[in-house]
Amino acid sequence: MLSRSSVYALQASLHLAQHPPEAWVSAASMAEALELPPEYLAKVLRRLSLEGILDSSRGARGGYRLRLPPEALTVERVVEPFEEIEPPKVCLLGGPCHSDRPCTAHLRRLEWNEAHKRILARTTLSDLLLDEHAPAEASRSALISLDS
Amino acid sequence: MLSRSSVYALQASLHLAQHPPEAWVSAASMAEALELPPEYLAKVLRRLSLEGILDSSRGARGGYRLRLPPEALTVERVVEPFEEIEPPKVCLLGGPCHSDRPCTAHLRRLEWNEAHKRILARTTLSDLLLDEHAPAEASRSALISLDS
DNA sequence: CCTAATTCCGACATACATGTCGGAATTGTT
DNA sequence: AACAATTCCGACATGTATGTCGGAATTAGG
Repeated sequence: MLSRSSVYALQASLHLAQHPPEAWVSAASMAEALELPPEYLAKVLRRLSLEGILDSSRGARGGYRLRLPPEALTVERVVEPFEEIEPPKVCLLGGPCHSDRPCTAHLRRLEWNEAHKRILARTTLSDLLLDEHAPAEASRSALISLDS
Repeated sequence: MLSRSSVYALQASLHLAQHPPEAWVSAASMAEALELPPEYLAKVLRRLSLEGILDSSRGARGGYRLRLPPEALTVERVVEPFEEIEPPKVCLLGGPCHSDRPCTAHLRRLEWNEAHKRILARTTLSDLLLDEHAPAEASRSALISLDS
């Protein structure tokens, strides 16, 4: 499950993706439009800016905008500053199980994380903004292509 | 990402799965073997017992054991008491997007959760206890079969 | 019957994510 | 030059997951 900060980051990025590429959008107006806590969203936006995902402009008429076009920005990239990156080190079993020779339980756990990451890495912001009631095929292919 | 409580629950369940089906194993000995905080693990075990996943026996020589054999117990079942169940209600976009007519972003988000749940629902404890260095094929098939 | 081992239960402590606040620094507009 | 809008920054408040503690209830074994 994505953290709340991650979801806020996604919502804000999608909001920006629906604006002209050059336009600056203020944190306050985004919080208003998305009905999110303004101060907290501001924190999230600042973080995204530091990570190089957003550009920021201070002063009047300033705000934020995407640094890359929505087709080039994956969900993983938007979300990763707010998620734990470190893969689990300890084995699910008690025994001595090192990363070079992982047990089955260990392997499966890494796979769960990888699978999840891969879904997010394959989805761009523009994917999420496709016309509503899009064909259900899209989802199937996304899932099937997990293992490549 | 699974919560820490979920991982503890998995570790304990796998530990129990490696014991004879009738044997009682105390919380203290599990904490010792798995090197987990004993009092907190006790809480997790009590919860699993309340959920009907473990049987418990009070008093001397008591402890916990699996209520079902490892082949019949999925990871999802073990983990679900410690994870948020409610699917996300609000849409990632600001607009009016109801569950009966979800937008693409909404759909995809539900799919991510479903995909993750499905992986955990298809994996049993005995799957995780297969011989180490098992063939890598297993993982491929597990991922491919996500969408059925 | 007594004792030791154990689950059970609730209260409290700590860490971290989330949320709020007040102000400093910057910049377009007048 | 003054003003207003904005990002930036750090401090604080709150909530929830995690961790710790002390004891009550139960039960096997002597």
